[in-house]
Amino acid sequence: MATTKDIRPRGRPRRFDPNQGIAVAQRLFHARGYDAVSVADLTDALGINPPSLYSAYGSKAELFARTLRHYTETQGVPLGEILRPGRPVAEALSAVLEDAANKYTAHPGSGGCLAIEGTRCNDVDARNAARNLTSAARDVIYRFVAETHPDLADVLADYTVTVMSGLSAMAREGVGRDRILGTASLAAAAYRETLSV
Amino acid sequence: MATTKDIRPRGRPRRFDPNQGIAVAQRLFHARGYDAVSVADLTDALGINPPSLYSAYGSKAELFARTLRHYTETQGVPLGEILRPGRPVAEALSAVLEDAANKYTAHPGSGGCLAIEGTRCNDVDARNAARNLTSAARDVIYRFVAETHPDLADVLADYTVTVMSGLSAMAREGVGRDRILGTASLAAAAYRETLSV
DNA sequence: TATCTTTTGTAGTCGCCACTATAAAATGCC
DNA sequence: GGCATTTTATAGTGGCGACTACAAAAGATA
Repeated sequence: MATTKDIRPRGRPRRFDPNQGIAVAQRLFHARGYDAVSVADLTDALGINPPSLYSAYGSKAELFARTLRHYTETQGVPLGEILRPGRPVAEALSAVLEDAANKYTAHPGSGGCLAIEGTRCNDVDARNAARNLTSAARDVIYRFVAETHPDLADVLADYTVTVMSGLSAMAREGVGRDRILGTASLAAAAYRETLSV
Repeated sequence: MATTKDIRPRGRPRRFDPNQGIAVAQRLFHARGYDAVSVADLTDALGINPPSLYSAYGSKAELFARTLRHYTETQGVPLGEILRPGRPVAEALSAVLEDAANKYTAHPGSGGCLAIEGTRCNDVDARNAARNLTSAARDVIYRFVAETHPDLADVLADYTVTVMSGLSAMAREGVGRDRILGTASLAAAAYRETLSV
């Protein structure tokens, strides 16, 4: 079979695959956080030299932005699937928290949500990239709730984002999956109490 | 009146009051976070030179630890007062969240809890100082709940700490007091649902 | 006034940070 | 083989981080 990969470009061939590099960078960023990962850490882990990293990704912050995109597409909470229009709100939002609890504790060394944790870093560009994703997530939750409960959409979206942020923080502090799942389950009680007719 | 302040020590007198310095440092740390405040920022704000800061506080991390102590004593959520033994658990924990929502949005430029936010910084000593305080807070909540509901103490303490962490994050992101208070109020619904007979 | 003590201001230290200038190496194309 | 193109590796850059060596200054004590 003749894939596009077989069409070699003209110059000297790359010694590393930029797409695989994103997976490696994701592990580092997720385990230590954006600020605590240096460009030297990244180039060491990738087995390349700084100029290769900059020619492939542009900057550390741009690499982080691409890492975030890959993360939300492959490992983030699939809000679009969970929040299907028509699904009971309390049930759907509870499922979001439960999935978050599972995802945030999926990998041993790196707890929490890469995007949520990224909003607290000290680099403007990296922080904005993370904020864009978390605010997009809030919008999805808001619109889902607004379909059936317009007056509650804001407070329910705020509450859900707040709990997710808290769960991410707990996971990052090393709290185990059972306790995080228990917390998510208890948090879901607020949905039932608020949405009960 | 002859206060202890009138007894001058022997050497050259200090040009600044280390106690007032802690208040100045607190404003900086709270507004920008530990990592984003440099020693140069601190010495500029205090109107002193680096050697004076180091002779007075030892290090940046020790100054932060003293700042944290002062913060929890004067501006933190007074768990000891709110969680009086015998007070209904749902009511008491709701009051904790409401007080946190108010405190975290008290100062315009600096949102969130200094201790909670401090647990995410990249300096080991500063982070541990912050962690000691947040884990002590969890212990107080746990013991209060355990008096009347031993089986629920762990999950209620986890949930309360999780929500407080989330509220702090929202405040730090610039969300206004009304929304944060609304979120705290909604979070309290989980207490009622869980503790209702 | 001379001495002792403590803090001050000047002027650095060294290390790590993100990032880059430059030229050689490795390919395709003609 | 020779040329164009692209990535590579070497070896840096300047800037900012926490922190400090040192001597002068400012007071109490004798």
